[in-house]
Amino acid sequence: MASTARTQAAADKRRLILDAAVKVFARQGFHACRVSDVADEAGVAYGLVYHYFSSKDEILDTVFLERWELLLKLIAEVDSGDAPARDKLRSIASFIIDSYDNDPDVMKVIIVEVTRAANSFGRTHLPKIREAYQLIADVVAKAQERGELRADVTPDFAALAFYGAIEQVLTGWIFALLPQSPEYMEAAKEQIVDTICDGLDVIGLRAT
Amino acid sequence: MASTARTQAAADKRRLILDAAVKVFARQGFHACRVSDVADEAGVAYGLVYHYFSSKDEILDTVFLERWELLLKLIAEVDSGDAPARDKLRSIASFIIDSYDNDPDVMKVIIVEVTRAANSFGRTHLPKIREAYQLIADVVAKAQERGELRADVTPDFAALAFYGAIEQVLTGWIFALLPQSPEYMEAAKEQIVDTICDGLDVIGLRAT
Amino acid sequence: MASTARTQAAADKRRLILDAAVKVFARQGFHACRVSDVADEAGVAYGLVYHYFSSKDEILDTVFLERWELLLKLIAEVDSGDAPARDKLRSIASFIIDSYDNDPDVMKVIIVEVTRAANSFGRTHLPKIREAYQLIADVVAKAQERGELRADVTPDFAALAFYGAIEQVLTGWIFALLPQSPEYMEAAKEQIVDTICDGLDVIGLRAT
Amino acid sequence: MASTARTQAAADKRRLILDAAVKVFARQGFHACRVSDVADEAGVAYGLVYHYFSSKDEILDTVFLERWELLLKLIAEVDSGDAPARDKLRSIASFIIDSYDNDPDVMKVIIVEVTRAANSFGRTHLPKIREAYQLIADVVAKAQERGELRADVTPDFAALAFYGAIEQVLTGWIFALLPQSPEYMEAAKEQIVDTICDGLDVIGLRAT
DNA sequence: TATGAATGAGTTTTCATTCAT
DNA sequence: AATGAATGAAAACTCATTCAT
Repeated sequence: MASTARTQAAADKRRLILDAAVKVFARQGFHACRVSDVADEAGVAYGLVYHYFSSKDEILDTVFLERWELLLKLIAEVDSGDAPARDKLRSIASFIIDSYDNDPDVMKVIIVEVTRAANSFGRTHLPKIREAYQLIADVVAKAQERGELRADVTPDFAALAFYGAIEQVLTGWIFALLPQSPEYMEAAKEQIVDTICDGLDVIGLRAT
Repeated sequence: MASTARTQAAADKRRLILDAAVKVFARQGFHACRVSDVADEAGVAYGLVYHYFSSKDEILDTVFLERWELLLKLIAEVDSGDAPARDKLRSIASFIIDSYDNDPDVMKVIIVEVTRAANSFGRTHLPKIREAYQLIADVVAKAQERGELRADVTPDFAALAFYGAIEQVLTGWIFALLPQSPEYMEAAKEQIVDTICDGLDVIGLRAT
Repeated sequence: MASTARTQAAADKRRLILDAAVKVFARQGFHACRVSDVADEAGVAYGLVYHYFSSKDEILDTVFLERWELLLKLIAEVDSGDAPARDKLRSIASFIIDSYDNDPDVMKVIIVEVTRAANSFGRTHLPKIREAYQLIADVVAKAQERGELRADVTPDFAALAFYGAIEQVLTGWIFALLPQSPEYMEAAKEQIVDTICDGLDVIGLRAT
Repeated sequence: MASTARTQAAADKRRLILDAAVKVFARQGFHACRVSDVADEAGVAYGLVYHYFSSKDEILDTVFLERWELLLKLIAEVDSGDAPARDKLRSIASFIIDSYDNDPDVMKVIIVEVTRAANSFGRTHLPKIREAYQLIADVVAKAQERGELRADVTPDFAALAFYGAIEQVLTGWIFALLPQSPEYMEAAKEQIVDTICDGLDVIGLRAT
């Protein structure tokens, strides 16, 4: 009991630091902030940060991996289902956009400091990032086999374009280049899927 | 004459440093390299770098702005023409992809260290980056007015998706996630325009 | 009884930590190890170390003083006896070398971290170290008075040379500069006494 | 010319820092002083120390090696000569004691922070230290072959005892355990050689 | 123009020690 | 007695930038 309580308290403190780090990383950027900023935000001494994490890098690694694993799991689940490709892609886009909606800071940190930081954490976590692309490519490949999607675009390319579109929209929100009303965010899910699946061309519309 | 020659020599030296900086920034990343690395690559003393540039930041600013102005000019020219939207977008995609083909390092630096570095140079140059989005949005808006493109996607969103797709493909090459053969690079231009205009959906194909 | 038992248990724990400290100090060096390394070696939480010792320094102080008192006592006893100077010196050398033989780690720690650490613990314990020199000098002085040893070397110098030779041999073993077989270690006792008393010179031999 | 002058100035500054480091290391001990203490003593900015040395450790390495190479050279020269063993050993003892006389700080640093620091620099420089022992052992071995010195003590042991005696005397001075008058220092050279060669025993005297 | 010596602010990390439980 | 979470002082090292030559 005591041990459990202690363990729980420790886990809570770790989470407290992690949450503070996300806030600070999102606000100031990973490089522009000091470990003491994170500690201050969490209201603890900065030595405690090193009690729970071995380095500043490890904090960001943890933030990224924790959330990215959820994403990978979600995509894998979606992929294994029988839904039409559009629905599958919409589920993935929804998950990511809802993640941003619920906790914009985490997604901002992940995108800005990891998946788009090609010379630092992006390189470190490239294998994990690649996994996501691969899983999305699987969704596309299966749909192509079933004749649901055009087969003249490689699944790899399609996955890149699809995930890229999502990340781009999130970036648009992060930079306030796009409106962030709940309606717009909801519509964006559909628009991304539409853009990727149907394109902008009126010919696509005409065909319907 | 002597003055012109001297000026020319100075310009050459400046260019020498700029080119060296691009190489080093691309190889090591802006933050991971030192001013002396740039000087070494250029074969000059690092004090000289400060004769031509006021700071390390200014070197990257220069690299970015020089090339970005060309891009803005190209898009503006394309926009002012009468070509069909697809051709206009293809011209823009071609210009960027050819830029990468001719000098991958510059584009890598611009994308990785500026346009995707939301917490550092991306923030500084946001207005300039926005200009490009705006110009592309103009292309889309005009095409929508003329009925060439679906009107149910906002021009802003379309511009974001289009430029995002291009950047994503370049990132794919930078990370070796996509093949970089001349044929693939050529095909990519078309595929980006297709994906954005027609989408992946077979309905689009059927309609043709 | 209960109190005694408790006291005994406490003394045992203290000894456990002390022994662990000796091992760790010998292996990693005093400065290169952390208090937690000592605790780990002892199999206790590092907070407990502070229950028995007021500081990391005090652990080393204790290790040193415990053993050094034994040495001082031994030398005083030897000094108070009537044996010939050679026998007295041999007893002292034997005691130290046997100490090393029985527990090399303690002697290594004492020599490396205290008696030869002129800028840290050597300075702190200089008075205690001096006592040993003084007692040895007494042995020499008495022997000189009785005509057993040459009087043209000051007792202080002789004591320094004698103890220095012993420490040097121990250092030779610690660094594996000298062989450590039981025979060699036994012979070393005699050789130290011989070297100091008779010297290397063949004239000394001739005289025998 | 300009280049030579600049090089010379740089060498002077480096020497300035080196001399300051010796002073500070001798006064406070290597571990107890900060790099800024060295810079302050030299009257230069903190960063300049790192312009000339890659680390605090490298400063001490340089101090040690510079002087130790002189010692090795001297012993090698002495060894190659034809003088009697006593004269050779006296030359070596003289060189070291004169070194201390001329610049006590350097020798203090070398002995306290390197040759007797078994767990840090002593370990790093063990090969170099061993070289000195080996060269002295050569002197002894040759003398034993020529019948000048007793052959029942191994050259290795004799070298250890001889160098150990010198270091012990220097330590005696460093700690003010022995008088440091010029006469005493001069006499010490002879006494060390005497003690090692003739020993303390009166039998040795009688034999003369 | 060109050099590289000189400056010093800034940050991560370590770890002895304290203390609540 | 025992635990280990919490604290924060301390110090090495980096590197952009300045400046004398």
